[in-house]
Amino acid sequence: MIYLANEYDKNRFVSLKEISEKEDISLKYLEKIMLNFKNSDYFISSRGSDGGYKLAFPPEKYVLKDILEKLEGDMKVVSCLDDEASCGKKENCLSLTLWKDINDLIDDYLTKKTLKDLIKR
Amino acid sequence: MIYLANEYDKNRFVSLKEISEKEDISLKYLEKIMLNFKNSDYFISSRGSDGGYKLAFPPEKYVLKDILEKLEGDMKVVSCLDDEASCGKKENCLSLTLWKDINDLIDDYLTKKTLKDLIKR
DNA sequence: TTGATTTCCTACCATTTTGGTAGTAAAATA
DNA sequence: TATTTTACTACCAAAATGGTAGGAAATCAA
Repeated sequence: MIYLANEYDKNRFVSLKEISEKEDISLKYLEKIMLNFKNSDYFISSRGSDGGYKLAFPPEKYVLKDILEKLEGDMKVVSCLDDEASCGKKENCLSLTLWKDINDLIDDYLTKKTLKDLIKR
Repeated sequence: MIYLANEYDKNRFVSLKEISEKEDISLKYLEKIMLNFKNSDYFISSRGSDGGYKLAFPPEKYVLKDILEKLEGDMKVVSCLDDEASCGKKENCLSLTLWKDINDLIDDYLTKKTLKDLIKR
C-alpha cells in the first residue's frame, strides 16, 4: 500500500508483478494479501495487460488502524480484551488493566496516522 | 508474581501448589514459568513442606519491562528492530518508523510501571 | 530415619499461527 | 486468439504457543 501511495499522483494502475519485482515479495503472496481487502473500497483494480491496482482515495484518507483491521481482523494485544472472549477470571484479573492500557496506546497511535505519514517526502 | 506481590507483607513462602489452586493454573505450567527466572534474583525459594517462593524485594522494585524481558527475552514488536536481525531492505523501509514508534510507546509504558501498580489497593 | 512436600530440571508433544506455494478460473486487452 | 493480470481455492512446512510427563534433589515434620 505504501508503494501504491507513492504512485498515487501518477494515477496509473500498478501491477502486483511490478511491486513483486521492486519490493522482492513473491507475486503469489501479494495476491493473497490483496484478498484481505476484498470487502473494502480501498482499491480500484483492472485486469488484463497494463492492469493492476491503484488507491481509490488519496493516501491521507487511509487510517492505519483501519488498514490493519481489514488485514488482521479486530486486533487486541490480548484476546480477553475482546468482549466475546473470556477466561472466567476476567472480573478479578489484576493484569487486565495493564493490557488494556497498552492496547489503548497502540490504538490511539494507529488512529492518528495515515498512509500519507508513511510515504516518501 | 502478582499473587506473590499481594502476599509480600506477610513475609511467608507461598507454594506453587497454592497459586495453582487459587488461580486455576496447572502446577506443572507454573513450575515451567518459574524456570525462566532461574538467572534472576527476583525470588527467594525454599523446598520441602511449608516451602515455596517469596519476592526478594518489595513490589515497587519490579519494573514490568524487566520482568517481561526475563520471561520472553528481548521483546520488539517486529524482529527487524533488533540490531542483529535484518531483512536487507531495512535502509529504505518506509514502515520501519511506524513499528519503532509503537515499540517505543510500549517500552516507555512498561518502564514506568512496576508490580506495585498491579496489586490490590 | 522415613515419608511427605516442594522446588528444580529435562524431555516431549499437540495445536495454532505464520508465512507462505500451487493451480486454476475469469476478465480484459492487444 | 494469445497474453496479461486479477480473483479465488486448496494446500503445506516451520515455528511459536502453551502446555504435559517424569523424575531428582532438597528440606522439613513426625
